[in-house]
Amino acid sequence: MSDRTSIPRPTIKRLSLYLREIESQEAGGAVTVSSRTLGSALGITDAQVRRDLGYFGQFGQPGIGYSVKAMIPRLKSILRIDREWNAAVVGVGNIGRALLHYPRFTAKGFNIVGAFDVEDSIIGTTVGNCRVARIEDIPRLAVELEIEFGILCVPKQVAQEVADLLVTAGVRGILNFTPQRLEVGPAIDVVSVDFSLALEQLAYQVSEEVDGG
Amino acid sequence: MSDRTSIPRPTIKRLSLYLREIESQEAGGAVTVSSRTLGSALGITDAQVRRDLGYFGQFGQPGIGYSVKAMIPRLKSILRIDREWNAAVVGVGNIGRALLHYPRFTAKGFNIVGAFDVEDSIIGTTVGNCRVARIEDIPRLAVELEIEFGILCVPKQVAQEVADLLVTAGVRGILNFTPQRLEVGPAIDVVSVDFSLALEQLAYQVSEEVDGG
DNA sequence: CGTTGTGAAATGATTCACAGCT
DNA sequence: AGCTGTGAATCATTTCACAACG
Repeated sequence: MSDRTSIPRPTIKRLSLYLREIESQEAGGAVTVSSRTLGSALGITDAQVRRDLGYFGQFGQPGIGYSVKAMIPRLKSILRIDREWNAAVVGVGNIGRALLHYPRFTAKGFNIVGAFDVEDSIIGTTVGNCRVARIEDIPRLAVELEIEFGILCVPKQVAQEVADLLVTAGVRGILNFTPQRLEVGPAIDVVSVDFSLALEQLAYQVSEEVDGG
Repeated sequence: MSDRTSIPRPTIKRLSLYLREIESQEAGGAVTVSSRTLGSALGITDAQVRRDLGYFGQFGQPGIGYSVKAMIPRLKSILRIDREWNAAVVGVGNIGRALLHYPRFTAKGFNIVGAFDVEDSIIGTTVGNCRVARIEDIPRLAVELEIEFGILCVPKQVAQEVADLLVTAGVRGILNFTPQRLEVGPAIDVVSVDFSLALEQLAYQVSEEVDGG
């Protein structure tokens, strides 16, 4: 069944992309996809696609390709998105507010079940589907609402402190939109999204070709 | 001077983090930093830090470390952020709006000089520092405002089309907040920020440790 | 034919380990 | 003693190349 070798991190990222692309092909009426078509839609070699899928057993039929209908649930199961996850947004500033309205989260099975802030003027208001609660209520509501992920959108200065609160409240993962590196225990996972970093990468890449790095 | 070997992509990412950390240490009064202190602040080995910096020549003093004062401009120069860059937000929905208010961009020398949308109800309003213009005005205003980057926050369905417009208008890079893979010419760079992908990675990582992926 | 699955080779990135400088 | 800079070794990831299958 599943191998003992560990899965490369980049493979997991691509798996999400494969799922997305296959779903889009399904909408277009495709019944099978080949590693070639999948790869070229994503700018990846066919060998890479086969290798990635190969980590999880046999999916395809030689001469035919991969069955769209079989692949979708299989990929969802691998990625653990064959279920719903509950998340809460912490920090209802510009970014938190945007995420509370981001339709793609719910569409993918990530339910935003809570919102938290410290500002009295914001607490009690409704943003998206959520009534904003006090940050101090995280411990109580995390249990009550079964919050599994915290989506951290607070100012950098308090990021670690609020992360600690989330960890104590029992969340299993943090999606970190702050530029602060978070120290959390080994049982907690953090994935960071860093806007400034992304822009800086772009500035570097753009310059690279011009003046030949 | 600069080597002939090409720089690993991950190194460039870390360089941004080094700069950030050194600036924060400078604010705390530090005069030198060692690869050890820099690394441990970022969860990186000291050897990794030295290797990364080594790609760009000699920075440090054996026995002492790296001079904070010398490093900051040096890193900025490598990353090409020793100048300002002009960018425009395209798509003033939830995310575009949040980015138009994101203070960290301007603080880092990325000036948001334009905003574009298709909605009549939004066009002409002011968001952040920008008056929202029509998307059709991109070609004209891109030149006039010297827009170098497009920050793409439109719906996935029109992402490629709007990206084409930006490319034609002469931007050099696109920061892509849509989940659409963009096909652009070889002279244009794209860096993507994908919220759903990040959440999916988190779901996988969180599950991994529990049921021993 | 076209396509998968996978050893083996190649490439890329990180860590080790230590000479040499302060 | 403390620290950098860097060959050499290790580890990780991708690509090659082809047997086996539909």
